[in-house]
Amino acid sequence: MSAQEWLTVGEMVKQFGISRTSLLYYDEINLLKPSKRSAANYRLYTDTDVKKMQRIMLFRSAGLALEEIKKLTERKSANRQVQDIVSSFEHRLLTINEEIATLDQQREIMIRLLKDKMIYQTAKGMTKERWSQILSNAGLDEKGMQNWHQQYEKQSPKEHQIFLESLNLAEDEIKRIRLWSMCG
Amino acid sequence: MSAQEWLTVGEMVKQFGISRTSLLYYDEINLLKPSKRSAANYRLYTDTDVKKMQRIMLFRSAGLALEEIKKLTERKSANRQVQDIVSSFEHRLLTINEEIATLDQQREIMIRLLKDKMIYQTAKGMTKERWSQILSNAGLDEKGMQNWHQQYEKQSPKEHQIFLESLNLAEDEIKRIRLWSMCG
DNA sequence: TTGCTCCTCACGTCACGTGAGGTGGC
DNA sequence: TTGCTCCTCACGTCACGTGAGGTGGC
Repeated sequence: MSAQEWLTVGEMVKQFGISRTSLLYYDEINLLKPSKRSAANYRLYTDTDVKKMQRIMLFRSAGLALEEIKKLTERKSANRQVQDIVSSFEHRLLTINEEIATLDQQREIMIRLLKDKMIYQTAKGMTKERWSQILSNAGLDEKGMQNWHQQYEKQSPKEHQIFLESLNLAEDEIKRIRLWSMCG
Repeated sequence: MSAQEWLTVGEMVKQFGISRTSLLYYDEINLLKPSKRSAANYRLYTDTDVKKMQRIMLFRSAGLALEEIKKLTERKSANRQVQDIVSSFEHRLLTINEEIATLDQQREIMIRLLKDKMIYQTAKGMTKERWSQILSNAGLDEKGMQNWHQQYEKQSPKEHQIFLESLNLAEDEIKRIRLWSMCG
C-alpha cells in the first residue's frame, strides 16, 4: 500500500492552489464529492476524485460556469458527451468575445473621460510623463499612442493643441508632436 | 409652467433605457433618490435628478461599481473631487486591462480545448467550414487564422497533418495549406 | 369598472469569503 | 496539554430579476 491513498482537504488545497471554501462549495453543490470520509468525518479524496478535479480546474480556467462543468463531468454516452462539450465550448467562446468587446468599449469610454478631465483642468502636476503613464496603463504601446495622437489630431486639432498645452510642454515640442501626429 | 416638471419611474425607464428595478435599487442604496414623491407616493424625478442620472449612466458605461459612482457623484470640494475622479478612473482602467487579459487567456485555452476535441474524434460532420466557423467565432480574422495555422505547423507539424486529415480534406489541399502555413 | 402604472416586501442569483463555535490527531 | 487541521452552520457579497399582494389615476 502506498503512503498516500487519499488526500484531505488541506492536501487538495496545496495540490491545486484553490481555496478551502471552494472545495467545500464544490462538495455542497455536488460538483465534486469526496469518495470517502474518515472516522472523524474528514473528507478523503481518492485518485479518481483528483483526476476529476483536474478536469474541473481546466474547465474553470476557460471560465466555464460550475453548473456547466457539472454537466460536462457527469457520465453519459460518449457521443452525447462530445456533442455537449463542443457546443458548450463554442458557447463559452462566443461569450468570451462578447465580454471582451464590452470591456474594449469600456476602455475607450474611460480613456475619453480621462482625456476630458485633463483638458478642463489645468491640472496641478499634470505632465507629459503622467499622461504617458496613464495611456500606458490603458494598455497602449508606442504604436498605440502614436495612433491615439493621430486620431486626436485628425478629429479635433484645436482640442489636441489645448490638451498638449495643458501638459505644460514647450511650444516647439507641441509643434513636433502635432507634426508627427499628422504625418504618421 | 411646462407640461412635464417631473418624471415618474416609467418615464425615466424610457428616457434611459434602464430597468425599473435598477431605478428602485439606486433609490434603495441612496445612489439616486428622487427629489419628490407624489400624493400617492409615486417617485418624481426632477431635472437635477435627471442630470445626475446622466452622469451615473456615463460612469456605468465605463463599468464603475455603483458604490464608486456614489462617491464620485457626491458633492465635495472641487479639488478633492477631481483627484478622486482621476484616480478612480485610472484604477478602473487597470482593472479593465486585467479583465481583458484574463479573458484573452481563457480564449486561448478554449481554442486549444476545441482543437484537441477535434483531433481526437474523427468528428462526424466536422468539415473545414465548420472549423473555420469556430475559429471565426473565436474572433480570428483571415490573418489570425493564417497565424494560427503557422503556429500549429511550427510547433507540431504532425498534429497539424492529423488535424487537417480529420477535416476530410483532399490530400493536395492539405499540402497546400501546410505549405502556405510554412511560408506565411 | 377596467386597464395601466405605481408601490412595498421578500426571496433568488453566483462562487465563494468570513467568522463562530466545536471536535479529532499527533 | 498544545497546536494544527478539520467539521458544520449561517450570514455577506453585487446589481439587480422575479414574483406576490395591494393601491392610485384616468
